[in-house]
Amino acid sequence: MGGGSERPVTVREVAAAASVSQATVSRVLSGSATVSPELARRVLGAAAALGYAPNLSARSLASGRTATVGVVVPNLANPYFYALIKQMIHDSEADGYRLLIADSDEKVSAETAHSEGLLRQSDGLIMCSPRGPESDLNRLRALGKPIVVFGRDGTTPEVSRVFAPGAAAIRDLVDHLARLGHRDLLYLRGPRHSWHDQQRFRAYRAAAADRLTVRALACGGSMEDGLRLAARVPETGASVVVSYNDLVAFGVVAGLAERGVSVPGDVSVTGYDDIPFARFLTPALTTIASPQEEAGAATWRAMSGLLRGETAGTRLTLSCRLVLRDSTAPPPARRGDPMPPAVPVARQAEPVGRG
Amino acid sequence: MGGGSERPVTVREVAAAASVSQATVSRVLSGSATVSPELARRVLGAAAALGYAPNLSARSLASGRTATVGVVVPNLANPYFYALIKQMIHDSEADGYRLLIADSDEKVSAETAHSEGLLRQSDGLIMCSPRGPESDLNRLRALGKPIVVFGRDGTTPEVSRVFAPGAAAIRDLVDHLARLGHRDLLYLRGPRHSWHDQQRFRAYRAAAADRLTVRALACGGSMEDGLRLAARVPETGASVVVSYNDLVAFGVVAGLAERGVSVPGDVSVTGYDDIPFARFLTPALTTIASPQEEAGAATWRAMSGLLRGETAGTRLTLSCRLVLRDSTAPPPARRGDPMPPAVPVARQAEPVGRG
DNA sequence: GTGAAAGCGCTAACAG
DNA sequence: CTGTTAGCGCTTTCAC
Repeated sequence: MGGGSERPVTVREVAAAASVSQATVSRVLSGSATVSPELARRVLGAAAALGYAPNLSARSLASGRTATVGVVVPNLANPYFYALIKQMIHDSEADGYRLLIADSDEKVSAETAHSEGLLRQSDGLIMCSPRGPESDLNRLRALGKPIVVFGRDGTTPEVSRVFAPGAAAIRDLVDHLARLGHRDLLYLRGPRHSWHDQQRFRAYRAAAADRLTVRALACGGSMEDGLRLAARVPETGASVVVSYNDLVAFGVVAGLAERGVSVPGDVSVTGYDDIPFARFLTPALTTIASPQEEAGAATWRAMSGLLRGETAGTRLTLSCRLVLRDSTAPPPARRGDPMPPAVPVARQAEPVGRG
Repeated sequence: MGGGSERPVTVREVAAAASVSQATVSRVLSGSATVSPELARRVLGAAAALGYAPNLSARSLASGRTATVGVVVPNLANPYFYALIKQMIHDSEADGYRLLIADSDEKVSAETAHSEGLLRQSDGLIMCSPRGPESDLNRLRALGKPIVVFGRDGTTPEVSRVFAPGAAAIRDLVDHLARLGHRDLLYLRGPRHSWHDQQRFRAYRAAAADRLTVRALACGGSMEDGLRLAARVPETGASVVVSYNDLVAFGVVAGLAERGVSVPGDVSVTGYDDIPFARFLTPALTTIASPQEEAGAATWRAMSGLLRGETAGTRLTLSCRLVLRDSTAPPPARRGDPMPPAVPVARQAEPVGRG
């Protein structure tokens, strides 16, 4: 039991043990080519007996394929992204691929650097919610390898896309808020350069139309950002804070509580994503569920298809849905307000008297 | 702009462009060997001009090193582990290594399979809170590559360890609970085969000594597990639920709330880890902070040292500390109980009068 | 200090 | 169907 390094078994040794050529061993092990059952059995037996395991570097060098796919995410600390990643790690494994994960920490420069480096040493690249300019994709595309972008639409040719437009769910949410009697909505904007943020902001404004006023404050995408911005919420006079994502909502709720502002009594708060923690917040967070596992599965499926030679440039959309919980309620009655709606709307929402 | 595949630039071409030999290019690029400044400049210039990037598979094959380290975690969905991983991804990158991450989903069989597969195709293996038998390490050790185990002590030679013993912090927590007047503690046990669980259970019992009775219920390590077990908490009559980790505590608090049990009014609840969400729970979670970034950094440092040839088998311990928040309070007064402590204790924990 | 040459372990034509 | 033969792109002795 000296723990010394056992020299790895090579195809050559397996070939010798099975009395066949290296090529035959390779064929059997790759599964692809046609080999007589008898030889296949012998090779498999020898390989098992010797404890053979292929050297992936050698295989890559010879074949030109790496059996590896790169993934770039803007922030690994967001449960939303690792739900996605967990699913992709799983599914890719089943297809015989490994994932190389890079975290750009919301920095465009890191994203650009990582994506090119990753793609060079892998068979394909999955970019999750990229923040960098769309033109980066053209440069990457020149490497001639499959690229899938999750969480951002765009027109770069040969790039497949998977994303979940939120406009419909956002309309549902705004309808819900309007019915509750809200008139002043505050949108807390997400990370700079986030496509999701732009889409959501636009969708909230469109949905609000002439029913609600929509203001926005630059915020970010983390709990700390939400916590920080909570200080500025009261002065806006908004009766509902619509957060870029759930993390921000967590911060806002906590920050508001610290200031003695009750949610949803004084201010309603909503999130986006429906991360697993959302329902455990107090009050349970009203949010928009973005299908994380499904998105991870669909994104990998897109990549897997490209890897098998399917035509690139497909666009797949998933759908989000409104999840009503307890962080939204009618606004507090204020001087000069018309009577609040008589009929309660929300899930748990108890009828409210008047002010 | 056709998006065709550019054939990668090789050392040979760089060598030709710089009018030197392949060997020289290799030497310059590897940094290590001694080359005249003049040639080095020429090589670097040519490499930059041609946009050269090394083929990692070829480099691995020739050198026997992969510049890759495998990491196995029991569950990627736990913020505790990805805080760890995020840190390790960062630090390893700075050292020129890539991390290959595998998620065993709490399954010992998957852990065993992944760890061997990973180690075979990388330069080292980091096992995070392994659940499998210690003897697995002996098998892995035979591959002669560095192994670092995070989150479990053990005696297998040549395996370096990093872990954070919780006994001291647990003693602080139990002291705190005893001073609050608690006498019946319920420990919700973690995942099967978890070393942390065994350590924590033992530490809670030791710390309780004759001051508190300690009961335990098999639970698990997820929010769902905690939610499920919440149903059985009231019938135990325990006044405080000490959870294996924060995730479980989240579930318990929510499950208790659903049943109209107030935390900490009726029952106190504590967690372990201090994941970023812990302070955002209502009531903010009293827990034991396990240093996640620090642990990730220390674990990578250990691996990095082994990779550079330092002696294996080191043991590094980090420390945990009690974080008092709002989920712990004196137990409710019950028939026949002595008078509850007169002075409320929470948050910053003041010494308490009598029991 | 630099170049020539020999592979690392595997796959993929190409013959047979 | 199976064996022979070349490399894949790089590092690394070994001479000079």
